[in-house]
Amino acid sequence: MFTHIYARNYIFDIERSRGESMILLDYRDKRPLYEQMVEKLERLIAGGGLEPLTRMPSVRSLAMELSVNPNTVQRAYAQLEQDGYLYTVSGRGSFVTAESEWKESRQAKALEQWREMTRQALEAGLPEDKMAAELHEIYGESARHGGGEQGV
Amino acid sequence: MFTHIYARNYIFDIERSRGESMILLDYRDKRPLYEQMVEKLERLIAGGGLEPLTRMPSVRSLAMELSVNPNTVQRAYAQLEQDGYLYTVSGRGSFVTAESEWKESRQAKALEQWREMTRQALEAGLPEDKMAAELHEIYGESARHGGGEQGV
DNA sequence: TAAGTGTATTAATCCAATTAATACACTAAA
DNA sequence: TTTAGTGTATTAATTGGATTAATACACTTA
Repeated sequence: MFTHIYARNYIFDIERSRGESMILLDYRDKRPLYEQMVEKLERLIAGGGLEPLTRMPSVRSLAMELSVNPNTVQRAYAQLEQDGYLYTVSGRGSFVTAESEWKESRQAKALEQWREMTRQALEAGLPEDKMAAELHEIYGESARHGGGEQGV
Repeated sequence: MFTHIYARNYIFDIERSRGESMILLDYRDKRPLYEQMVEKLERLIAGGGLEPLTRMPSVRSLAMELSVNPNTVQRAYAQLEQDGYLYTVSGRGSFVTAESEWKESRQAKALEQWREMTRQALEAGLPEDKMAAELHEIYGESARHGGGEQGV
């Protein structure tokens, strides 16, 4: 019934047998470990590096690989689930969600933060026409540098 | 030469003699004291509550009034100076700057943060036309509610 | 010189965030 | 039913940055 899931998970076993890992932590980085993990895994998923429905390594195995406490991995996974990148089935594992799942919540979050900044710009007295020009500038720039792509 | 400054400072002496203070700190507020002070003083200045060139109370006197350490006031003043709301002359005091001074730096800061959020919106895949509509929405809303004002 | 001003340096304090330890609960398969 | 895997909850330990305080220094004016 779930054989395809286990089959997909096989890639992790291969990687691990080679001594490689999905992600690497940087101990010189000041940020907390779980935050680094979230960032790297988000990039991996949003960048298409992991197929939807792929099973993630278990919290214990990834913790072992990275030499951190399982709770640290758990925390990262919880955050990723919160952001819509993963879903979890207790006793079975955590799985990558389809793009449509996380894309929407990512955009909603980005939009809300953007709105807040825009209100502040308004309060600071920045005029609408200037902001419109800035907007077009930023979007236009990306279009010139090989635009059309989206995501990280 | 600087008599007008001392004259203006007189208002603080009057307030203090009445047992009042420019600002009040809230000890239930979780934020640090200096941050509260910065916020309240920013509002006061940006809202026109203090004339340009007005001399602020000395770090020691305001510290005494608010029952905090002088360094705490000093830190708030330093931040306000950083943000362009005050300027300081060693041995003489801290003074409120003209609106033109802080308005510019406030706008520059707001714009930079806004740009960053806009780039993130772009990365998340939000389309330009939607953002343009949102922008107009936010600006239009303020215009409908007695627009034209600016600043806090 | 004295009394006011801001500033720099250093230390004490504290507390929130992070990580770890441990036990619990669910799932699937032998 | 048992075992070995999974995620989860709770509680405690740690620690490091932020905040505040203590103190001494430096500038300005009268």
